[in-house]
Amino acid sequence: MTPLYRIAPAMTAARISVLLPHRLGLLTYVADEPYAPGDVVAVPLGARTVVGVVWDDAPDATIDAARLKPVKGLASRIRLTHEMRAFVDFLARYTMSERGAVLKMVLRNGEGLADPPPLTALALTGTEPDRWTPARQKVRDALGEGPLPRRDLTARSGASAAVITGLLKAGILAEIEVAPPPHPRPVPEVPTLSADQAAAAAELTGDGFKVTLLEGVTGSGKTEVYFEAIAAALKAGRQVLVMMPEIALTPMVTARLTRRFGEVPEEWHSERPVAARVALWRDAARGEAKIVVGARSALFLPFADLGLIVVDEEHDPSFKQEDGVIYNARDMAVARAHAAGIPVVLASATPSVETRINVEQGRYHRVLLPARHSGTELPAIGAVDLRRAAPPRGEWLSPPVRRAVTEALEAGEQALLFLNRRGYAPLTVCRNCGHRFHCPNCSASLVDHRFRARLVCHHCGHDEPRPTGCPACNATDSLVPCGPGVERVEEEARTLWPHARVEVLSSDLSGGAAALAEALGRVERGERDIIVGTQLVAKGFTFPRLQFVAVVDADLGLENGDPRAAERTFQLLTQVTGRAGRVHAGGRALLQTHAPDHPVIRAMVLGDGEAFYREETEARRDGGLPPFQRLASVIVSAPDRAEAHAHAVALARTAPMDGVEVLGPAEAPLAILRGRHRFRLLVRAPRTAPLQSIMADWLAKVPVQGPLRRAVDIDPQSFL
DNA sequence: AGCACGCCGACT
DNA sequence: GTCGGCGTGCTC
Repeated sequence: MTPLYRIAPAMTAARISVLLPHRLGLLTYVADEPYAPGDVVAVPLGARTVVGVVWDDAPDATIDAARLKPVKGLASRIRLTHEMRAFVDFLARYTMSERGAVLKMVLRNGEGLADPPPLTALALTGTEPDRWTPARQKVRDALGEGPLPRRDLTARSGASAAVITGLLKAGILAEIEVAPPPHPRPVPEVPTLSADQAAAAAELTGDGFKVTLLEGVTGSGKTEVYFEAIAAALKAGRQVLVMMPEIALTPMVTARLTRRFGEVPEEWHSERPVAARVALWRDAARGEAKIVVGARSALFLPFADLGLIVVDEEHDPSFKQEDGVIYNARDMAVARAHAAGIPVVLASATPSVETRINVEQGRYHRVLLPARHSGTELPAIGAVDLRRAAPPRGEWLSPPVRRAVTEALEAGEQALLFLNRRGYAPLTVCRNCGHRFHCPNCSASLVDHRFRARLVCHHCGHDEPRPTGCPACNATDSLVPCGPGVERVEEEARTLWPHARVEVLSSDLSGGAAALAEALGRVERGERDIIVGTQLVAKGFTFPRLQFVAVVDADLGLENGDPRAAERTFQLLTQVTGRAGRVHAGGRALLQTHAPDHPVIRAMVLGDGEAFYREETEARRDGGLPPFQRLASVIVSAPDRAEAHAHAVALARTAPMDGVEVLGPAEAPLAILRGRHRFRLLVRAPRTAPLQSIMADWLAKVPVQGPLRRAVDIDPQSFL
């Protein structure tokens, strides 16, 4: 970026604090001009010049003046608001990470700090050419109504780029700077809200900070309701951030927002090209991007005047960032709204237990949308006891599910076979010697991806060709796939219903996002009869002809014993069964299970979500689990197992007492990840304990050195 | 984060 | 004899 250095006159040099966007954090500089917190400045660092942000901290007066270097100058017209700085400070303190590391996330795509390139257009200068060739005439005619940007001129005149370059060179055309075109006038689609919805919408906004859980079953019209809150913020001239758990869901919300507000919202996620992200970053900072739909990293955009945050599917586990600075984007959205003094809406059909308890304890408001807006009923859900109605050996669909699919197909409806497992089989075993295929870097089985003919680790991405013989005993034809993945269910579906058109919807579909969008399109247009899908299909999509959903393994996820597993499974099952009968009445679902008496399965079959939340709340209270008590985990990792273990044990020995419990160390849920051995300590503290400062004191007593690494996870997702 | 300095293996 | 691997250390 080009720095806009100010030439500083010589005067008394004051000390200022500058936060640098990396682990170095806060450094002290001298400035001979007044700078204010939030100013983006260029400063010398060693031999280099780097960009930092003037921060609110009082500068360090103890450093020898001779060591201090002067600020080089202002690096951008953009400033970070007080709200943004408070949020960075809060997030760093809360997650126990360096403020510099958090600022780095804010300044990702900070190329947008530079002034935008000026918009230019081509105009006739009045100079006459020797000859108006036909191509030149077309250019002249296209410019009849005034200057045009080069792209538009090429398109409208139909003349080649060479002609235009030639005219420029000859001085017949000139490049002039123009003002950006006015924003298109929004042509909003008048919403038709029910009385319930209108009343609900009125409760979401208000003066200042306010957290509202917007709860309603699939199809109850949550989106329309929070759109009203968005309308209110836009009317006040402020910006709005809508957070989605997954990139795959953004196009749908974007399309609906466009229809409702007549203006295409900006999309922020990692798959957008860098140039688009840089432009959006700048537009957010300049207050020009009015609606931004984004994944969790959108939380770090430097909005000039944020007026509302919406977190859709607030219960979704993908809001948790597990790498680098570990944070839960839903909770940090609440923190950002607090820093900015604005409302935040948490929307879900199946809220997280934490959020429900926050409502019960009066910290959050709740707005409940009771009915399906379209008037159709929720699907009828039944359980298939696999102990009584087992599928044939080596197959996965039980007789009742097969009958239901056949009936759906005969009625011209779509059927969904849901299994939250990618690939063909989760485990491959040699029948001869018992050899199992494990990832060399992680403690996980390699998943057979038959379509690609590879064995893949779902944790680190390691993949290897699928061998024909056993590498351990050299037996041939001895490798047996164990358990089902979507590819295997697909195979079974094609055999059972050879005339049905089958589509697999999985996040690892080859061909990426474009291929996935095409596949979704085929399903939505009714060009497919059977859908075999993972988690991906559970969210957001409406397939008009889908009437029957089978959950191939409803117990998957309940098995690992984590106290949060029941909640996760309840949410996932509710969402995926909710795909049936969204448009036409008569939706139905079957859950294949070995434990039909499990509280989650019972709650599903009886349609009694409230009972589930009651039981789960009590279990959390009794178990001293969040949000009744606070949890944090410390993961110690090293390439050498003994070294990691020794450090974890040393930490446990120095554990603080004052009301704080330290459990472990135990091997982390994934004992080896990317070649590092991991041990985990779990810290539990009363709600009121200053968890972060207690932990900081504790961790400081056991320094890390060498290849050993330590990561702190406040509010971990897994309680194990 | 960069970029320096610094101490041990395979090559022009 | 050098080129170069990345471990440790420093930057206001």
